Amino acid sequence: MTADTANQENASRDRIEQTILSAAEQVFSQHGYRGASLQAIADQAKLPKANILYYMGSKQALYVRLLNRMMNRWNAVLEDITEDSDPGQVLSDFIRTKMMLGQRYPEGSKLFAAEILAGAPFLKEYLAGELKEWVASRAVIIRQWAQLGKMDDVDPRWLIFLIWSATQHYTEYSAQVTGILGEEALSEADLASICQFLEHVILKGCGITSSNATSH
Amino acid sequence: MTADTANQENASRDRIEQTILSAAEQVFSQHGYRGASLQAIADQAKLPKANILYYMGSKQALYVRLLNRMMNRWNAVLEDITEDSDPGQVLSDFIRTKMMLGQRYPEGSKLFAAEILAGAPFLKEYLAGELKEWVASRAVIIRQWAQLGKMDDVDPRWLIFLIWSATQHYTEYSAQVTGILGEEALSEADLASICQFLEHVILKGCGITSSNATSH
DNA sequence: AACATTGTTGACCGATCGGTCAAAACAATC
DNA sequence: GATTGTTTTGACCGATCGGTCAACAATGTT
Repeated sequence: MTADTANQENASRDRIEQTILSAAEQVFSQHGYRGASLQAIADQAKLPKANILYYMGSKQALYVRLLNRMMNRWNAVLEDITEDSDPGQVLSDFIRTKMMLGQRYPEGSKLFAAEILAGAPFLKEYLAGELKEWVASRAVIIRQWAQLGKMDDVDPRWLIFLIWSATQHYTEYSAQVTGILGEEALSEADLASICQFLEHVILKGCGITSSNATSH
Repeated sequence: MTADTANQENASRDRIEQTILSAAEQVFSQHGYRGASLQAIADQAKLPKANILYYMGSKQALYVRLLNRMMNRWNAVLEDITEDSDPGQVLSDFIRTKMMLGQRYPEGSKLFAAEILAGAPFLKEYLAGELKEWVASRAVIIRQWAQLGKMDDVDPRWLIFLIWSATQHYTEYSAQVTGILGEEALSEADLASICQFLEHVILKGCGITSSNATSH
């Protein structure tokens, strides 16, 4: 096997795996782990069921792989902030980035939501470990901002949860949102309007005077 | 059959039905419609599977009945407001009531969330009908408040969605929240703190000067 | 006591579940 | 062209799915 053919084969394998992962993400996100069937995933991927198992090993392995892929996409948010950062700028970015991630990976976001709804059987460790530390470390910095008079002295944990929930709502509850708005899907104008609203309310609500809010 | 025995029989029937509904709510809320099995519900209710079907007819009928029961619990919120109402008082009540409902009916709330995640196959009509009209009518009044200078001119729809998402988060994502906080469940102190935070940020963020915020 | 109604439940149905396997198809090396 | 390794896939496995049914208790009603 030459390096060339090896690359070709790996590329082919990757393409098929991506097809399967994409199909599985759709099915799992709609019906959760228990409610999803390998047959439904196979139909979505337009492959025989046995082929799914050949590439992914088992239903559980496929599911865990999807969860990990989604977790990796969420890194690098609020990562490089310090007590010197501008809260308005940082929170503004946070809101826009979270909103963008939800729109970019709607199925992945719903998959995560379904996992949490089920009691997070596969993510308990991650939540109580990595993510807990991440929140705690961000909270320390936000508290420093408050002590420096940059913003109101609100509980940073509730603030983080607020931004998470407010942004995720538009992907995970998209069926409700579009039903109420009477639209097929959220338009670009809607999204811009929502971002602006959330920035306005949350920044102002935290006592942050946005000096240069529109500097993107 | 005397009126007395009729009552007794109906009471017995009701007790069993409530047992089944409660068990089903737990199972459906964790695993969604597809992922829930009648056997799991029967085990939870400590009844033979055939008995579940005797009382409920079918899996779908049981599920729809649970959804309707949950919808009814959500009525009477923001129902009797006018342009003369005090936005601070109304939104404050809205936040507290929503938060309380989520804590009172956690399984029902998760059931609703799972239904929306699946694309709202059983609630599409309700969302695009009743609920859409409800939101639209509330939006009119909130816009009037803004025109009267009682609050900032924010999009009422986004405001309603914000309060929905922020409050529901603590029941539907309870696995994530408790995992991050490192607690078994949210304490009363946590809940009070969260309510206070949400009131502070949302009211202030909407430009509402809470004159008499603590008059409950 | 005889009868009718309602409640209970194990046994069973065809369909589908996640997963295995072997035979065939395919590709690469000698 | 024989050999070796990798994909592909229909057939199949025991278990479980939602749902039916008949036999049987329990409970009025007369």
